Amino acid sequence: MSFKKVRNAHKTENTEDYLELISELLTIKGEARIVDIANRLGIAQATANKTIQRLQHQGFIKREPYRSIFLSVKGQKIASHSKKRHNTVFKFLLNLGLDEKTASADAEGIEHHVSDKTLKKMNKFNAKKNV
Amino acid sequence: MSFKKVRNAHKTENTEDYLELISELLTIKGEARIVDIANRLGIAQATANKTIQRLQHQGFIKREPYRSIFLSVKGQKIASHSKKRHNTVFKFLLNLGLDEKTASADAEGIEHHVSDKTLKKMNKFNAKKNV
DNA sequence: ATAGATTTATAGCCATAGCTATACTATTTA
DNA sequence: TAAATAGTATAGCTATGGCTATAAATCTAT
Repeated sequence: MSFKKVRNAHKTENTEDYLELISELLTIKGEARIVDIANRLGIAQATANKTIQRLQHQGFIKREPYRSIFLSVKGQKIASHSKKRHNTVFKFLLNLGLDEKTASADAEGIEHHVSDKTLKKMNKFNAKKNV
Repeated sequence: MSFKKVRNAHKTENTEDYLELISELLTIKGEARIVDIANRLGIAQATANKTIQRLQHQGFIKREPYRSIFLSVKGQKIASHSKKRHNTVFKFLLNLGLDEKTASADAEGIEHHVSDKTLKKMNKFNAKKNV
């Protein structure tokens, strides 16, 4: 049943979004704070904090109380993989003829459900279109 | 924030899967029973029952205790829309060059995150490829 | 018609993700 | 430096979706 795969994807989806975002904040700002994460995700700060706690317990991130959040090696791997995948899907949608806004919005949802095989096909398509 | 859209999609995702499946069971078997739904989705019967209760309260389905499940008009609309969308995404992935199995599995996850604009582009692509 | 099998419903548990309200810590600024 | 502001943590609530175990209803077949 492919439904199981989808459910499984959902579990990791939120994790991937957080890790990708933290990585981005670390790059841009040098630190990743709860407030920024909450703002960027459009959720309450308490919710972000709770999820960050889970990610910490699961070994994806490192942090000291009241300090910036950092990625563990494990977390970094996932973040960079997610980032690549996101880029592929985003470019693919652009190459399909969509505007940036739509491509960006749809990529956000689609990226977590794209298998490696499909990702390869998207990359091929992108290569042809040469973007 | 597009993340909000994604979260919103998640809420309706499970609903759409159920309604689409019920519609399919009604067509094929003439009735949709909890056991069949649970089997097809790969979940416990009690879980299926609970979700069906929610769908009932939300007015998507109709049923009498211990009897088959039927779709309300509201439910039928969603089911048929979902079915169409699913087909488009599935065909699109086939046209991209993927095998049936992968196309089917990925479509299951992707379909819920495809906007109308993207759906149109996929349909165009399908029309060109003529499948 | 009733016993046994199947199906459906319910109870009670867990995890996740969302919220508000409030408490606590750190930083900034007057 | 002390007060105000900003940021973080915690408590307690909701809803969803997953599970197992068990009870209740329906079907089936003897």
